[in-house]
Amino acid sequence: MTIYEVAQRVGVSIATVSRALRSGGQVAGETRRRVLEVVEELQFRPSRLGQSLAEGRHAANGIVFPDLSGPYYAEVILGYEEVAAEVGSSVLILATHGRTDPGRKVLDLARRVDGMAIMGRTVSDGVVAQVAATGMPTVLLARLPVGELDTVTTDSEASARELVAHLVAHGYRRFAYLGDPDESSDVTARYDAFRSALVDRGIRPPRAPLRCAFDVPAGQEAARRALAGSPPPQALVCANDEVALGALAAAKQLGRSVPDDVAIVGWDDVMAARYAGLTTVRQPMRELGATAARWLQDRVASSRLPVRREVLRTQLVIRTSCGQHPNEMEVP
Amino acid sequence: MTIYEVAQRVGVSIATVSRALRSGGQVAGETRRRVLEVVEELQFRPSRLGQSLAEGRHAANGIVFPDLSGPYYAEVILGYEEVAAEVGSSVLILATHGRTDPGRKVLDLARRVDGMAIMGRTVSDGVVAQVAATGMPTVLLARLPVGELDTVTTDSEASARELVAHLVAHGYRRFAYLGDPDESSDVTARYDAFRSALVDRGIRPPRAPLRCAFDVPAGQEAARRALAGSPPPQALVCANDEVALGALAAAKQLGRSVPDDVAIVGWDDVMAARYAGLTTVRQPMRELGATAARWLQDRVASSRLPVRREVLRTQLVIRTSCGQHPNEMEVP
DNA sequence: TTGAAAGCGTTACCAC
DNA sequence: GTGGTAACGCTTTCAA
Repeated sequence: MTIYEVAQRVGVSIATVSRALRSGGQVAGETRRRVLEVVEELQFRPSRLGQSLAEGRHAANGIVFPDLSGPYYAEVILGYEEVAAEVGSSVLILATHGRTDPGRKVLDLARRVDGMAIMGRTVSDGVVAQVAATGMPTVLLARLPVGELDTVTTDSEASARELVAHLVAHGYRRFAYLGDPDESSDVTARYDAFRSALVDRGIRPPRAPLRCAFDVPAGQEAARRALAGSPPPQALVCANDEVALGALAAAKQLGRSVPDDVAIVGWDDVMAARYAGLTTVRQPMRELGATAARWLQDRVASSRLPVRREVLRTQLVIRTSCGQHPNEMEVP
Repeated sequence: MTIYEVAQRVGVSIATVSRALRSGGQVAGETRRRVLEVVEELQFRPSRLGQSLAEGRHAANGIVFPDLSGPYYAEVILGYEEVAAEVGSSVLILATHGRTDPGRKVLDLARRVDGMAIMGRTVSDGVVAQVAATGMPTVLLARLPVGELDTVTTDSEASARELVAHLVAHGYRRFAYLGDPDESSDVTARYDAFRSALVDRGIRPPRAPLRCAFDVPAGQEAARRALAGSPPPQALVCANDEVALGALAAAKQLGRSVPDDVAIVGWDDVMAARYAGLTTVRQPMRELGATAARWLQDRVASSRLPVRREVLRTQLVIRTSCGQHPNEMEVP
């Protein structure tokens, strides 16, 4: 079922069918009617490949993320997809999680899209540069800028400072940090801001972070180590909520009361954080994805745009894991 | 940068370049070497569009889901993507959530893929049939079969019965059901199984479900209504965890103790369920997605396969919201 | 307003 | 082993 059959059936050329099918086409009303009639009758749908090849564009955008587990990435992707769909773009996803040679996959993806969003520490700067070098409109998410690429991040700096201020106000002085700052630039920023916020207040920051993977079991294990110290830290600042949830479990296991014996805070505000009473930092994930899609659309539409950088606002969410707040507790 | 430039530069025909680039091609070793050299030098990457058009396949699969919020769909998609990537297929996603004319979008997606997975109540049977009618390999997920299409679901029947048995063993007799069974066939199955399990035990099922949207606020509101009844129900069986989490909030708000005054159970086992102590039903989401991708791959590879149906096992996860279990409590 | 034909970038068949 | 070339299915000039 091709445009040729339709043309033949109607008794016109394929050019006319093509024109009748697209909005801007200059076709006589009667001709268009006849074409559409046959199109309907034959259930003809133009081949996307043919169209894309002729138009020289895919009408599709890609997004690369490390993994989808955890609500974090799901939300980003949803925001991305929503905007992309609005502007008529399909969305191709690629999870690099633990795969060998993510670079190859990303380059592969780049051949199927008009623009692409790359999240966090999914691929090396080299690969990113390689993608960008092809002229592919690219936006980086929650990751350090590479070259002159558009980049949108969330404000780790401000929220880390706020978090520290809050904990210090509660009287905590001995801090530990759980999670690997080298895992992503985002987390590096959180860690750095956390340290400098402490220093600014004349509090001695921990010598080093307790590196662990970003999941519940790893957080639990790391927290167990941290709490075994003497004197043990009074507050555990965790790289994300899953680590913090693990820490919560460890505290419980060790019979330490939260927040009386130890405060625990996380990052991301996943749904479980609410039910665990976890103080955390809410990030506008959906907006992160949506921004990427919008910027990409702009770049596809018109090249030669100035580089864009944006840091999205975050919000400190106070719950019970960082200390008692008689009158501000959120009802789950 | 096309295959022509490479061919010219090497001094061979485009056919030879093409052959040198693909694994099966019969090319002299020396020729291939020279081709690859130039390919590397020019950073040539064949156009996916050109390839697909010539090969007659997209090397891409699509997946359609109602929304991505909640870990539920994210997990399905991750399972799907993982398998698809393994077999060399890209993944296109489409969220229909609250959009006008999802049918059009789905049909659109169908033009860009070799196979597609359709989840739950995203589009009408008519649209599904229309997609299938084009010969597109299609598998349905968590949804009633349509025609002769492959379908994979999770076992609502068994888990609903198990759930009821457990609640009855705890002594609960007055039940309410929260959620709209008409929202998806999956939920219809849960509701039907729930009812018949009660009837089988000589317990009178609720006259009707308390219909509400599948999110926390809606669940909270519905639970408030339910608990206002007199006598109030002793157990609230919720269509999914988000509704159940809302119900938990409502109970707290009304000063009802869970599980002493009222038991609450959900479905899906989202991460928050664990921290809320919610008894629920765990479903193999990842496996759901992975199965779809595998089946699709099989169908793309060889047509004329028999229809496949599979019901994946679910697992009842007992926590505290359904009653006291002195020695079986999970440590969060 | 319409048709003919030139792309678009590959793959694969058929000769040589 | 290699080259020529016909698809593949569309969009878009250029003429008429």
